[in-house]
Amino acid sequence: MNTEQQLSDWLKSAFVAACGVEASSLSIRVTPATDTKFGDFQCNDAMPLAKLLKKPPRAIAEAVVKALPLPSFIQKLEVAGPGFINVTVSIEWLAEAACALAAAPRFGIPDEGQGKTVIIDYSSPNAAKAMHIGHIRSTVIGNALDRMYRALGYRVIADNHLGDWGTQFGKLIMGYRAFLTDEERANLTVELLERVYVQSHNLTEEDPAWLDSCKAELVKLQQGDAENRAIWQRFITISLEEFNRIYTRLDVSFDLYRGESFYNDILPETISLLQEKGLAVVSEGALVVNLEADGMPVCIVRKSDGGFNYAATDIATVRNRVAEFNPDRVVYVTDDRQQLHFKQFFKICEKIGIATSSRPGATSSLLPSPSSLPLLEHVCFGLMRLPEGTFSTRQGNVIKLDALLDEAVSRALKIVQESNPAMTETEQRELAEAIGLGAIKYADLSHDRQTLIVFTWEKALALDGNSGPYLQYAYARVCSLIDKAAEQGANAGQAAKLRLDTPLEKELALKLLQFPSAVSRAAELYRPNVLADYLYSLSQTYSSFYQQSPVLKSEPEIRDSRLRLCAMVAQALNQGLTLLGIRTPRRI
RNA sequence: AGGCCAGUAGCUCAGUAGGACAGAGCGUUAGAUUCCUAAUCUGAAGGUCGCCGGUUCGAUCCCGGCCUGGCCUACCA
Repeated sequence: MNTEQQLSDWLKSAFVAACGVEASSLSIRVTPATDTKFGDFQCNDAMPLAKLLKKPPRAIAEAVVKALPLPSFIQKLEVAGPGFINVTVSIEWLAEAACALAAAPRFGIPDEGQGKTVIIDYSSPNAAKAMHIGHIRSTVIGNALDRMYRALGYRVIADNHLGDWGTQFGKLIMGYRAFLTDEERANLTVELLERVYVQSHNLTEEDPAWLDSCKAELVKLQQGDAENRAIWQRFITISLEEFNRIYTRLDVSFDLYRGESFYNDILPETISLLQEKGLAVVSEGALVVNLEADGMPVCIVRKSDGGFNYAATDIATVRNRVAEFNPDRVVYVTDDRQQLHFKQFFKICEKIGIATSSRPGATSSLLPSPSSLPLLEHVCFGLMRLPEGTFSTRQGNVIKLDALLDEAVSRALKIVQESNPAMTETEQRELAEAIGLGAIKYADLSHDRQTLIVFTWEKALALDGNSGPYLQYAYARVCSLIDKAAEQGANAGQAAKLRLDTPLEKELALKLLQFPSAVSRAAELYRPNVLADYLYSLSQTYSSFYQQSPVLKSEPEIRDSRLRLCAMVAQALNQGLTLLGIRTPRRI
């Protein structure tokens, strides 16, 4: 049983008894106290009620406090200020609740997604180009959502919607034939493809004949020309190999890799559907859906040259996903420049009756969907940029993802070597990998996703303060303690009675109780930083506790109690960091 | 021009059911290691929460207006 829920329920009955209102008309919420000096929990609902009942808020709060005899789990109930109700719970109950949580599966993460399906569309790099640091956010945020939704019991389908079918392939095919040696073609890499693309693209700008050839090759590809198709397939295979190497390194995996090309065959019928429904009309040679009545510009679904664009592909993709997986939600993790595009094609999907989308301004997507149609959600994030401006291939200031990861790992390695000279080199490298990548991921996940990130090496690779390694370090210290206790034969197991004698022990227990709601809130709001913030705060409290409270050197009863508390912290940190995709080495 | 997002400490950022003195990290500064990992901990300094109005018992938060920055606005994705 959720502890805050238990307190809310009881307080609600007290409100009913005190005010004589119907329980169903009351919404009573208990939250963790904003300051430990007020107590453990607080309820602010007497104040809004004052207006309805036309009574002073403080009088209401006082009546509530006196309405019912205190249950055993509440030690003290006080009114403060204009009408805050401060709750102090009994230590025994708190200890019991913490122990129950630790014994629960997945540290109490609710099974709220049972029977529901969510498709998460994330990462989605363009084929034939190396991944750069612009791809890190979608990949890391999407993967964290993926992990959290799975933990909440959802059936998750992680789909990597690769950009594998654009106009760039005509240029690539021409470039591939013209600018590569036989040997290079035999040992094709993404790097070579990138070079060829730039060369070919530049040539299109000076030589119209070249541009025409590129277009012709693209048409041949799209019409299924065997040779072009084979070349294209090679581009894709090589790109995927490269992407997968990075994904493996990042502990990211997908259920599906369905690029745009996957939907190519159903584009014509999708467009026909729009025409049949009278939604698509010809304008300036292109086929467009008029969205003026919805406050948006027209959306082109077929170009004037007859080609299909991304709107067409995205609509077709939704149709396919709905038909094949019957999802409750489809979540797109992309940068916020694409907001208009998503609003447009979401609206079109609504008009053809295959999906709904949350209304702009809706406070929460948690409200049950009014229909049984899948809910489309655009989880957008702020673009990453350099202090001097955006990344651009033309300016040549893109930072390859590999370079970023390597730099992070090498910085971590330096510190690892200093502090763990006894480790083998292999162990050091493995540890540096975990720490370096943890730093990168945490730097991203701990920010609100809408924040525009200005990239600097210093920030992205911070190893102390509010950083990934700080959390990993806290976890390693708990583990070290537990392992030492085991060596000494101390009882770190479930048998010890959990005492919460000091303020920090109590604070730790209270924080632990917040773990499940941190996870479900982070998932519901599509905001991993909610979980990251929680874990940081838990680590901070633990670090203070660790500094001032001896464990192994305390007398057995206290030692065992503290060990048990430490084991719970370890459990929560391990679970939480894993949900963020951050590794948890037992030793640092 | 219209739309979206943002403006919180010197710097980088948390703070979404409106609540008690606005929080971290970095940096600055004073301390802590005979003791379980100092990638740590404890303290100090540092704020008209962009500006003006409104709603409210109460606004960083909600509403309106303005200023500043970024992005988007028909055939790239």
